[in-house]
Amino acid sequence: MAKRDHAEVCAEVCTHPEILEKVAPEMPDEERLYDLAELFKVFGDTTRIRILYVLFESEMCVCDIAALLNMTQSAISHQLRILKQARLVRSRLDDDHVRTVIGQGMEHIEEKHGRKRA
Amino acid sequence: MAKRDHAEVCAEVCTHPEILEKVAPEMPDEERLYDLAELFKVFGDTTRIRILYVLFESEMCVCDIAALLNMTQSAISHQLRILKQARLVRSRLDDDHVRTVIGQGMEHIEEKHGRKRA
DNA sequence: AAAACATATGAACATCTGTTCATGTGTTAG
DNA sequence: CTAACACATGAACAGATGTTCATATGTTTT
Repeated sequence: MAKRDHAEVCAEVCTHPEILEKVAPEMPDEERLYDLAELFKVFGDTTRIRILYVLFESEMCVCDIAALLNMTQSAISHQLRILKQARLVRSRLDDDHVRTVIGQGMEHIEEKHGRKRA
Repeated sequence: MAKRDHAEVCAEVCTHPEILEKVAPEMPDEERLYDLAELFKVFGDTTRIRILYVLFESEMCVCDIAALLNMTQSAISHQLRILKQARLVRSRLDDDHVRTVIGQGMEHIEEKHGRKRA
C-alpha cells in the first residue's frame, strides 16, 4: 500500500498548477512540434549529414556520392529520397536554411568540445 | 551475365574522379560529422523538443513537465538524461545555441508550409 | 532495338530508440 | 527514524530506422 502510493505520488501530486497554467498556453501546437522533430530527425543521421556536406561542395550523381561515402548506390538513393521528402534537397541543395541549421549545430559541438578548425 | 554487369556498373563505373578528388578533401572529419548527427538526433524527437520548449518558458520540476506533456515521470526522466548528456540542458536550459538551432529549424518548416504565427 | 547507364524501390533483416513497469537512490519534513 | 517527495535507472518490449539484395524503371548511346 505504501509502495503503491509511492508510485503514484510524483505523477499526480507534485505539480504546481500556476506553472502549468502559465506555460501550457505558450506551447506551439502539436503538429508544428511534430514537424520540427521530423526535420531534425532528417539531420540526425551520419549518412544524410555526409550527403548534405558533399552537396555543399558540388552537384554530383548518386554514384559519385556513393563512391565518396564508400556506400552502395542503393543506400544513397534511399537516403536521398528522405532528404527530398524533407525538401532539403531538390535536384541540388535546396536553400540556405540547410546550411544555417547545420552551421549552428556545428558551432554548438565546436564550442562544447573546445576543438579547433572551422 | 548481362544482369550481373548491370548491377555492378553503377557502383564502380559511373564516377567522375575529378569530382571525388575535389570534394573528398573538403569533408569534415568523420568524428565531427558523427557528433553533429548525434546532436540533431537529440532534437529529432517530439518529446525532447516539447521538453525544450517548456523549459524555454520556465524552470520546473520533472513532475510538472510530465503533467504538461501528459507523460509519465519516468519517460521524462529518461529523456532529460539524453538532453543533459548532449549538454542541452543542465539544471535549466543550457545556452543560446539551443534556441538558435531550434528557431532556425522552425523557420525552415514555416517557410515550406507557408503557415502563419511566429 | 539493344546495350549501357543512372536512379528508384520493395522486402527482409538487424539494430536502434522510446516508453512502461518496477524499483532504487537521495533528500527533506515531521 | 520514518514517511513523503523528487528523481534516476535497468530490463523488457514494441515500433521505427538504415542497410543490403535483387530487381524495376527511366534515359541515353550506339
